[in-house]
Amino acid sequence: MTLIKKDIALQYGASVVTLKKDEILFHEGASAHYFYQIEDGTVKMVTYSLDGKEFIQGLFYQGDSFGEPPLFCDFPYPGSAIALLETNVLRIAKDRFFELLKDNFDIHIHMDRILCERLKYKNMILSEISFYDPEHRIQSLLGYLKSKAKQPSRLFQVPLTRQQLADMSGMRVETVIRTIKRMEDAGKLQIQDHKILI
Amino acid sequence: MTLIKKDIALQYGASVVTLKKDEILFHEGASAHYFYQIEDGTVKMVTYSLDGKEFIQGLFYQGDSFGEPPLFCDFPYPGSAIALLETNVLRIAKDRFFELLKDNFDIHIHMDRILCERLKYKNMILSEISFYDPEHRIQSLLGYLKSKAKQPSRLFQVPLTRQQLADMSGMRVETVIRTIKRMEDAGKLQIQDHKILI
DNA sequence: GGCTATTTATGACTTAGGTCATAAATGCGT
DNA sequence: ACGCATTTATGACCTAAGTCATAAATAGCC
Repeated sequence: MTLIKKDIALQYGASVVTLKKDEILFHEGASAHYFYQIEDGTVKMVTYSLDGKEFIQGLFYQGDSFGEPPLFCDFPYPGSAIALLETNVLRIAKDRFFELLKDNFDIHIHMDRILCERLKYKNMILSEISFYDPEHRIQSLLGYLKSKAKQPSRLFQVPLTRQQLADMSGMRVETVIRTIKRMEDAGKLQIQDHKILI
Repeated sequence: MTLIKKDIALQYGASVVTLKKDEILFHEGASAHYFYQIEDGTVKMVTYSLDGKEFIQGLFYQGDSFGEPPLFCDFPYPGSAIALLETNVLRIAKDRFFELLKDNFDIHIHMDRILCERLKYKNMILSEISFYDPEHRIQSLLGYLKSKAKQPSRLFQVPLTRQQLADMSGMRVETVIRTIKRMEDAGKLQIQDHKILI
């Protein structure tokens, strides 16, 4: 569910920013001035290695907020936010956002819930990466993605490329491709014209 | 700095629990009923793999709170909390803790800061594990540990075993031992009777 | 102070997954 | 409909780090 309803956001001076596909909203290392929430579209938060490899710290969809940590702490953005497609984000200036939290205990608690869900996700990925082989990692990641979908019971079509799955789970594309193939052979998932169904 | 001062905690019905060395405060999978903050001692939050390997999700020292996420969300503890030595923790019942947050906006914001620092730490570890080799990972982890120390400028003696460093960074003990040896040879750190100085 | 458990240390061996190269299939833009 | 970029796919090879074994040094405990 959406953290901040649009009418409330507007009371605190929110404005809408439109991002083109692949447009960067903020860079790793920049300092934070706004709270962001997605109206429609998709945003990825990524970090890059020294030699240009990408790690996807999170994917954010309609209604999701992101990039809050540097608002609370005095550190720069630990990752860059990039739109995966044309995306509209609601943005609220940092100080107005704090006012809003002060005035709305329920929203404040809801935001804590979001931060805590994110911590849980990272705990999961960390455990997976340090304990398990590619198949187990992919199984867990796909399971997580499916559980977040609106219809987790139905057959779920994974809306991510193998490269993105690799960048979320600390593996190389080739490994993801090969592993998913093997999982299909073993009947653990289906592939329909290259789309993963689970 | 301590999140909740003891007198305030007591106003909200806090009590002190004493843990013996190696005692388990709560198990992975259990449901959460209390907020915890360390009076003195050390607690590790760990997850275990199916074959018994350990991953240290976090280490908590005097003044640190831990185990909040399941209070906000409806999921069980994603890890177990275990005392590394005799430890006293302050505990506050879940509903009283929420009252406390509602009455104290500054504490509430401070807790957000703590959650966000924790997210940043996990982002760091995730990037390290998926991008870099053992030496880089250890360098970053030791750098982080040093930066958290009261005296980050002085020569810092790492208060962790190589096994613990391995369990925090997704490597095997032997790899950590060998890497640290090589780093000593290269002058990147010192070892004095097996203690790591940086 | 002596005994046991833990931690540090090192060598030999194995292997899973990364790297590199190459290509087919698909999708997107005009 | 055509062309270029991206994504999926597959094979060959390589190497870093895991595994296993063994032991010395240290710390914790009656």
